[in-house]
Amino acid sequence: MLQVSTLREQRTTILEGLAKRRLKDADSLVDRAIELDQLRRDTQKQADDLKAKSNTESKRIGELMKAGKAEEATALRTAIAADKDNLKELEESLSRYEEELKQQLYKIPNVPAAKVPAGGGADDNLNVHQHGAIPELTAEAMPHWDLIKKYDIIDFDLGIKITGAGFPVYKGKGAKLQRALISFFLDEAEKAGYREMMPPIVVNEASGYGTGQLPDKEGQMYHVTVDNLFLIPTAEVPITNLYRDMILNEEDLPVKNVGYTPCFRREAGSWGAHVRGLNRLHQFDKVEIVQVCKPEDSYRILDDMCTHVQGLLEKLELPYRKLLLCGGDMGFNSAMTYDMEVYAAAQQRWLEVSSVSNFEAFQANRLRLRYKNKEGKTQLLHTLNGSALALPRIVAGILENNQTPEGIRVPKALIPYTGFDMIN
RNA sequence: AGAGGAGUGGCAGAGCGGUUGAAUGCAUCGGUCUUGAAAACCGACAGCCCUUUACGGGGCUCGGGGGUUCGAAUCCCUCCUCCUCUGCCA
Repeated sequence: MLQVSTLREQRTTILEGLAKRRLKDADSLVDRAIELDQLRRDTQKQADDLKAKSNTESKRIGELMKAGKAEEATALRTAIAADKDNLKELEESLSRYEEELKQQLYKIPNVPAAKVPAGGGADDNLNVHQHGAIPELTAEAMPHWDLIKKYDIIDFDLGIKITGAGFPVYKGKGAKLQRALISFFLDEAEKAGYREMMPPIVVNEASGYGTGQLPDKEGQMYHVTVDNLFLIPTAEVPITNLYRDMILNEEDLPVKNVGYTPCFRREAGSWGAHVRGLNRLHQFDKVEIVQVCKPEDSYRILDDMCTHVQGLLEKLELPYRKLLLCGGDMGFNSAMTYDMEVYAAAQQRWLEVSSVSNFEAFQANRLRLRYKNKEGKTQLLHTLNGSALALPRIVAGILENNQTPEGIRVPKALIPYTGFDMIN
């Protein structure tokens, strides 16, 4: 969430930024927050003054009691009683304003960075980089949902039987391929200086709020109601929340973490023909990179993270393009996002395999994640994350692009991990 | 899951209704002394909110929330977490 102080001090700049998201009613959203903040401050001032008065008088009563002047103490005690009701009222409206302000701030998305193009949807994204040749497939080429049956490596029907749609069972070389990709991604991240973390895959409510899945995207997460826990939609949630409520030392920055977790998404209402097979699942595997850094470093680090992800795609010999998302296509929390898309030659479609984002201080503000700068002042940090990478669509790309009459060719970089060079 | 015990500043650890936002020790930072270092000595050292051009002033926070009281770290309720014993289990 944005800081109210920023809203107050840079109202115009923020509104100009939000306009790039094609956000309706941005000015009334922002102005209401500023108004609530003003009410909050006025009320707090009044409450504080009244408390200061009552504190002084209470101390005075203590002194009188010590001095044995019981009568004077009793008189003063009676005099205070009237203020109590006032104070109670003030405190009630203060907490009401605080709550309303928080709710209001939850509704305002992050402000897109200067470089982010304006736009309402995918058509306005900028293709900033493209790499690798689009494979020419023969007429017999199949989309991955047929290939997985042909080679019996991923089974949707078995998944339906034991769980439901969107929970595939990986079999034999299909299972091994998953493991190989996970290990490959983790090893590459480690080489790039990331520290591996293996977090819980269910989180509490506070974590959901910390990274912004709650209260907004509640319906997207599986909810374990008896214990009020949530299955994570991405490792971003547990790994970023590791740093909730922390004041880090400057020498510990930047924090670079990588983690593999399964991810769970309900994807309510978002199914259709274009999400066949591995294109969209309820459970999938992903390796995520997360960084926490000083504000002045975050855009350089965003580029570093993209370079890392692009390196992975190149090692896997997958043709990809890199998009700079426009305001309207970016996530709620992000200030700038690059998407990486792999070309799946049989579907003849680009599939999003990674999303790398700089959240600036938007998450850190909710998380109260700060550091002490050289002047000794505590300051919000910046958080970033990116998929490096999500497995299913990578698998779709490999299967479709590398199909040959003899079988599916495993990319060279992966063979040490799979132990085989062909799926047949 | 049941019974008992405990949660205080970066750490350790006092306080158990009245100038205590918190003694003391350690750690850290700055200074004096020293050729330098150590020791010794002096000083600083929680976060958040409001207010002030600034100096400063006020408020809140002793695991979270609520209550009693003129006044709560201290009493009561509730939740969370940790420890010990019993149970269960990979």
